[in-house]
Amino acid sequence: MTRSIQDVARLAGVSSRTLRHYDQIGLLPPSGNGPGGLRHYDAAAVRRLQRILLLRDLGLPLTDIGRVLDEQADEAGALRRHLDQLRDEQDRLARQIASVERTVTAIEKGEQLMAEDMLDGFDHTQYEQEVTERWGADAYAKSDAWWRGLGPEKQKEWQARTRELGEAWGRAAQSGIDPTSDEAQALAARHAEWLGGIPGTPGSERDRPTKEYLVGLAEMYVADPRFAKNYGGTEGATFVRDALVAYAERNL
Amino acid sequence: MTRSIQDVARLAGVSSRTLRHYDQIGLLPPSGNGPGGLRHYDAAAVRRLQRILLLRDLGLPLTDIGRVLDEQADEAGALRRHLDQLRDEQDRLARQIASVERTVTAIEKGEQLMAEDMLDGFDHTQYEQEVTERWGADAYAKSDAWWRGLGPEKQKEWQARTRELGEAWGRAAQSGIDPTSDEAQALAARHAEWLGGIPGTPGSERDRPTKEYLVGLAEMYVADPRFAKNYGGTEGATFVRDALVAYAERNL
DNA sequence: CCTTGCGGTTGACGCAGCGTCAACCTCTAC
DNA sequence: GTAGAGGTTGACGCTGCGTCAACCGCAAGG
Repeated sequence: MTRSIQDVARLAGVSSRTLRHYDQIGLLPPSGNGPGGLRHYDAAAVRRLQRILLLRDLGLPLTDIGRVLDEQADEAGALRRHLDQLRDEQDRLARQIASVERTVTAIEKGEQLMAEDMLDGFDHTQYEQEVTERWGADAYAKSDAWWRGLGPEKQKEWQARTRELGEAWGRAAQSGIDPTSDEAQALAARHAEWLGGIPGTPGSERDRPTKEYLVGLAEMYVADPRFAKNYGGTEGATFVRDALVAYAERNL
Repeated sequence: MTRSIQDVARLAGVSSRTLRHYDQIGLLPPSGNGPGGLRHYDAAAVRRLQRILLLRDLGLPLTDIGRVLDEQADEAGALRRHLDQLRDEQDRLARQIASVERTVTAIEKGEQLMAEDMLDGFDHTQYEQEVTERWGADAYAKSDAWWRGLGPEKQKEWQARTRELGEAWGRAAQSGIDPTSDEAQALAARHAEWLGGIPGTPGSERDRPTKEYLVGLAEMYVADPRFAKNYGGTEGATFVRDALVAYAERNL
């Protein structure tokens, strides 16, 4: 007994378009063709469709479904791999949600801060802009002339130092110590020194950055996710910022 | 001072293609055009780009970003709505993961079961759908009519009972007893009874949930962090799940 | 002067999984 | 004879770009 495309569609709860699509991509060819190209499906095809839909509902991509069904391939394995992807996705989502939540509260708090700033006549925006632009210039100087001038040996040293610094910050932030503690301040000093090593950093002639530059940069670590992630996300970056700001106020 | 497209791209860590795309969809027109149609970007454009990327990293669709930036529209509001979508997605994912996990274990437990499933794939699909959809319906029924209908007094009672149950689970999980032990099974019975108190629960006419529903719910406690935290994180939730599954197999 | 190379431009296809027309065919019932 | 149900094959649309392809302009080097 064979069925028409609409029959099968209703039976399985999908559209006939879907069935045609599956035919087109070779996932589910009809069991036969009637006059005028009419597709019809026998029981085997219907069973195949059931399996397809089962796997599809589990979120497996159609190409994977095809492989699993055609090559008698390891179904459980495919699902496990898929599960890993789903979990990764779940992770990503969770982090993103946290991120958005933080941003929302920051904005809502920030509106108050903004209002205050306006009253003070202090232009928050301009200050931010300056730092941003400065950073662009720095990246330029750094990557272009200076970096190449270092040579491979020194480049590796530099990279290692950078990585160490980031990891040290990460550990410090995790450990729950205070940003103004001696430990954290020592790290801040290292950070300032490290920055001073980059030509183009304002103040680097005197071997350490200017106060304004350091504070601006610190704020950016928090505000810009691409930096924040080097320091363990917003939380880590917040710690770094607090430590750097404290350091700048005291020593620069 | 204006920059070329490559400058800006490197500065912001995106491809020049992306910038052209943003121009094309009107999200970020360059500040000016040089000879030969060369795009160049001033500081304002760069700042706009920063904001775009920030929101993009939060997962906001480009069209929404455009609206927010152009119409000075309610940024926090947009993010909140986005947050709702993210949470829905998280829900979906959690359920899907639970589903895939069940399927994988089912497959690995025995090809026998699987063979049966294949022959009547309908059952499986329907069953799964039922659990998923039912749960949605439950949350609805629960929060809307029933809950309000209880009145403040009964509501407090209910909350207390819910909290007690959660705490009891927490203690049981901590104590290291076996999920199949009498103690744990007694808790599972309480849990089932508690569930039966929520109208809309499949099987609640008979004062306790159906087996399928309980098992599905139990899996979700593990898969969905928002549930898991009510039961002491993933570990606690795992304990709860194992106890509930054992209970369901024996008594429902 | 010619070539190379870099950096820029504008299309246009591709991906995943169909929804949604559009234009046309065929069979049956009235 | 004609309407209607059910079928067919394209082909575009959606998201956010990556990835050619084909072409242009300008500066340095042989």
